[in-house]
This record gives sequence, structure tokens and C-alpha cells, in this order.
Amino acid sequence: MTSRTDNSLAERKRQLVADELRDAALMLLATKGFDAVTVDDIVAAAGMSRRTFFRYFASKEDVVVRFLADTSADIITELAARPPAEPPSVALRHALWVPLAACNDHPEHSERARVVVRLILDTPALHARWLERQIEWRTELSAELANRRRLDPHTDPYPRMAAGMALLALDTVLQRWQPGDDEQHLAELMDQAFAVVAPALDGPAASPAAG
Amino acid sequence: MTSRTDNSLAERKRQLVADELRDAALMLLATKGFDAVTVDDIVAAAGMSRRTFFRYFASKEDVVVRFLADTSADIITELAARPPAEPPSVALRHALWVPLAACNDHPEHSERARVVVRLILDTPALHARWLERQIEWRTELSAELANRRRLDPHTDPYPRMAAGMALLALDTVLQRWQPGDDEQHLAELMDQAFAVVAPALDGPAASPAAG
DNA sequence: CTACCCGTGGCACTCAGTGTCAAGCAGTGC
DNA sequence: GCACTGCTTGACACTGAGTGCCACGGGTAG
Repeated sequence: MTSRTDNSLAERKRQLVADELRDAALMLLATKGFDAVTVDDIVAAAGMSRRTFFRYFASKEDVVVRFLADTSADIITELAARPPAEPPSVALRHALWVPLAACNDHPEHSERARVVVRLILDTPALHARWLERQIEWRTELSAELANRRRLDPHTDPYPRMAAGMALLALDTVLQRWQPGDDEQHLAELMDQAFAVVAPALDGPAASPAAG
Repeated sequence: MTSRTDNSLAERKRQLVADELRDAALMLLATKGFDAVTVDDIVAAAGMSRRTFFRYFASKEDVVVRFLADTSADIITELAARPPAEPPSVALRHALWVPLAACNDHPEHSERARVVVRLILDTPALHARWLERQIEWRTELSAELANRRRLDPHTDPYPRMAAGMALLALDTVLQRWQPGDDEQHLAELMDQAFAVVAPALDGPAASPAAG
């Protein structure tokens, strides 16, 4: 989860520093709360300088959000890899399952991921940044959906809204993620969420109304 | 739009100061961009002190977001006022139309509202705060929807997601809002957006799946 | 051994946001 | 007119986020 392109040596050293900072940050932020921890606290715990922190993370929010966002970035490529004939609801469900499955592959990571999710949802500043990241995904998912259905994303509201509904389903699952939940229960939550939006996702396709 | 409870005298003086700050802020932010304007610039233009600004607005983002949020706060009461038998898609469409109609009632305000919408959608920091505000509305709309359908918002994902879809429709309309659009065209955009989500909003209600 | 490259730390700076306090300015009672 | 009270304001100082700049140090190539 930590790296995807290790150009060896220098790159791995960078990754090591980033992980150290991330671990120190998540530890402190999750236990003391977001506002109660300063960047100075984090770098003191990691044994590095304040300046170095901002070379690896754009902001204090960035450490937390990127921890989830990195694992979720694959949803776009996953959607592109789904068979074109697949209904949007099914393709999107599979695409959004990727980050959740990645968490459950490593039980010890899963627990930390859940804590980070809680931290984000309960901290307004983090929640805002999280949504900001989702906006990017929505744009990319929208482009892919438009491409699949040969729709013009500038005149047809369907792609953008379909992507938005999928992310809404993800949000709902994360919101309902409880401490003891195993992978199966997470899958059930996912199914429930997608059951709600499926009629719209797979509905009467594009409505070429007035323009 | 500016006030809804004028306890006369002191309260109206407060409103006057707030409006002055808001006008100066929107003028500068819309023309120069969000990051290029400091709070000092704003208070200098308004002829007030930096400290006074933060007595009226929680943050630089707050000035911009509240300008739209204030007009949109009525959507919750409007939804509650809709007849209980009305399908969710229709009730929600009427509720979300309130802020848009409020804009079009005052042509000079409409233009500024459109500019502010552009500013918010084009500025990541503002967009994030805007979505953060929508989360509150989603919670309230969700509670109202759950109440209408006698659903438990903690076990059934429908209310939360229905509210999310409605706000997604609003977002889509704002995104596609063009300079020359009159009220009728705005209504068409609204209809198109709701046509997409309506199958999910009015679909097979709650699915009491596993819990 | 030397020259170079890159990551790092230290420092100073801007700007957002907050707490505190002293002044200004109504309205009120004497 | 005068003191008292409550509220708003401005000024100052302070914390904390985030950035630009430069000098140090430790590897690596020549």
C-alpha cells in the first residue's frame, strides 16, 4: 500500500521518510484529535524538522486524507477495466470495492483505516478535504462513464451524477463502518447502498431533453 | 436575503456591517480570485478592522459560502412543508427549487449569485467548504425523509442517500448554470438532473436487507 | 581527493485566526 | 449634567499553518 513505483535507492529512502512521518502523524492525530496536534508535535515524534514535513505533505490534512486517497486512486483504472457491456451499477460497485478490499487484505491495516475514516468523518476540516479529493474522482469517473456510454459529459448530466451517486454509496458505507465489521459485512453494506442507487444508474439511460 | 430576524436597532446595525463586509469581500474575491485576496485587503476596502471581520465571519471561506448557504437554508423547511403523500423526487425537487427561485426573484442578485457559484466551484478550498455545508443539509434532509417514510436513518441507507442524490442534482444544476440562463432554463436543468435520480428516489423504497 | 548533487535543517516571512483589553458610544436612572 | 451599564470596535500580541531561501553535510562520480 505504501509504494507503487520503487525506483530503488533514493526513491525507497524517500518512501521510508514519508512512512515515518505518516505513522507518527496518524498515531498522534487519531489519539489526540486533529486540532489538538500541531505539525511541530508530529515532526518531534518523527524526529525530523518541520520543513521536511511540508516537503512530503502539502498540509496537515494531506497526511490523513492521502492515507485513504492513495488506496482509493485505483477505482478509476478499475472502472476502465470492467467489461463495457456491464451495467453501470455493477461496474461501479466493483470499482469502488477495490479500496475496501485492499484494506481487508491486511487486517492490521484495516483497523487503522477504519480509525482514519472515523477521524476524517468526525473532523470538519478533514471531511472537507476528503470531499475535495472525491471531486477529482467524480470528474474522472464521469469521464470514463461518458466514454463507456458515448455520452457528452457537457450536455448530459448522467455521467457526472452517476459518478456522484457511486461516491455517495461509498460515503454511506464508510459512515456505517463499525469496529467489528469483517469483509463480508462490508460487502453487505456496499450491496445495500448500491441497491438504492442502482435504479438510477441503470435506469432509462440518457434523457436527451432540452439543451 | 440579508436578514430574516431583525430585532430592530442593534440587530439592523449588525446586519449593515455584515453586508458591508460581505459586499467588499465578494467584490474583491470574485475579481481577483480567492487566494490573491487577503483578509486585510477586504477590511481595508470595507473600512473596518481585521478583528471586526472575524467577529462576523468565521473564516475567509465563510463569507463566500454563507452567501449561498443562507439562501439555501430554507430547503429543509420547504421539504417539511410538502404534502406527505408526494413522491420523494417531487418533494425534493420543489424543496431545492427554493434557493434558485430566490435568486431569480432579484435579477441583480441573480447575477452575483451566479458569479459566486462559479467562484466556489472553481476554487478547491471553497468547493470543499461548500460540500461540507451540504453535509449538514443532507443530515437534516435525511432526518425529514426518514420521518416521512417512517424509516430508521441508522439502519436504512435510503434517507441519507436520497438526500445526497437531491443535493447532487442541485450541484449539477449549479455546475451547468450559464451566464445568460433565465429562470425557465434553470428549471429545465433541474428537471434533467432529477430525471436521472428519480428512479432511485421513488424506487422500491427501503430494502430491509441484512443488518 | 575533489567537485557535484540532493536531501535536510534552520531561519525568516506571510497570512489565517484567536484572546485580551482599553476605548467609544448608545441608553438609562439619578 | 453625571455616573452606570451593555455593546461594539480597534489595537496589540500570540499561535499555528505554510513558503521561500540558503547553508550545511553526506553520499556519488570524476
